[in-house]
Amino acid sequence: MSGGFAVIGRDERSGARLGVLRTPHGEIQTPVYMPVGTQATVKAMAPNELEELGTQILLANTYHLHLRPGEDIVRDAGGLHRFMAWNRPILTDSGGFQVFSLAANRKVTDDGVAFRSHIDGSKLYLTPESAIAIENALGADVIMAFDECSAYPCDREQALGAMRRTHAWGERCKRAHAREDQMLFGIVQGAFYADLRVESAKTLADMDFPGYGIGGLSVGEPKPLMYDMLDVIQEHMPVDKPRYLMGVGSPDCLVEGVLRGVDMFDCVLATRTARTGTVFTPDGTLTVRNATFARDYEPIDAQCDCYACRSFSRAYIRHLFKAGEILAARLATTHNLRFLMRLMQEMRDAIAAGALSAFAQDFLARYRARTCP
RNA sequence: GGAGGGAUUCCCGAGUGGCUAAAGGGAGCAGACUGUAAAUCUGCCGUCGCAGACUUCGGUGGUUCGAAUCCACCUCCCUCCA
Repeated sequence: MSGGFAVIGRDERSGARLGVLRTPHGEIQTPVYMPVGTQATVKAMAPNELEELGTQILLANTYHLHLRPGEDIVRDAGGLHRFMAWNRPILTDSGGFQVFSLAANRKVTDDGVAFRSHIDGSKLYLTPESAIAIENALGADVIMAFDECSAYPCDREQALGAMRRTHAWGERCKRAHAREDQMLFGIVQGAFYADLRVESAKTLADMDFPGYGIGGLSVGEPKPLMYDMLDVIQEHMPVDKPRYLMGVGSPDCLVEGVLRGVDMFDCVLATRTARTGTVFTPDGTLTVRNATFARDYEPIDAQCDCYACRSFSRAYIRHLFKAGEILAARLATTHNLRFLMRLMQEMRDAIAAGALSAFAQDFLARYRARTCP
């Protein structure tokens, strides 16, 4: 049995749900935020630290791990969990996002995608079948179908083509999938065309996947447009299956997503911006590397219980950034991830307590007021 | 005492008559970052400003239509010889 999903609570005033996703490596309480460890590592963090932060599940990436070190090495190491010493659940993305992010180096056909390796320029051909074979070899608990993530803006013809390929590829992924202990999620596309989004959600629902990714969002569009798309598809998504909003993870977007019935999120924003000197606070983002904090001896976020906030001042962390010290990236990443873990926990608690609306309203008002210097 | 070499915008450092407010680094300041080609990338970086103007290349004085660049003297620094 590959596990399953159960909705255990609902918010009456929004689409928010409380759920549990069971996997061979343990249960995941949803809504959940998943840190991204593209190359089988969350940059700057060791697995024991991720555990301390309350990380329930991590992401890894098919395209990147195929190129380096190669799925055979991971499989022979005993699978991804053992290879990276992470015993909790893992989800692998299929390479569909690289169709978007590495658009300059690839060519899409109905059969698959021909990439030029970003590392050495060598050829790499990904199809639904080969992507699934790689994901089967890697051995994550949840694997994503190979899709075509379209860009923004995107004309209707392109959006339609990407959506139809994604649907056809979803079927092929199902047929190719060879492991009972991995859940294969389909992915909704349709760019920013409401009717295409609805069509995609319905088509995917009919294919009966154990879970659904919502892809092609947060690719540069205004946030309200992304929220519109979530609103549009909400009633067409299977109620009893997890919904995973792919690539979304700013604090405000997490709240807006949960309100619209999203159960899972992943995002590099927390870890990437941390490494470049930006941290989350309840009052908006704060560029801790900036000169204003040179003599600020307060923690990044006085309410935060993470190691960085319990131990160090903004002045010290700014100093580490200015000095180019590795610890800067580690501490900022620690904080940003913990901030999102706590936010998700608070939302789960609020849903359970029937108080999500108030929580969301308060959080968003304060976060968007951006009173941080 | 003698012989050489050198002083450039915060720092290092190019530049030897006009195309130079002055290459390139660094530092500094700011911005961006949403299924990670990212410990990355972009912009600003003499002063005031829209154009444009003004003040800069150790100091003073010259040569020249024009000088960071040529000449004289001065100041300071470095190397070598006594």
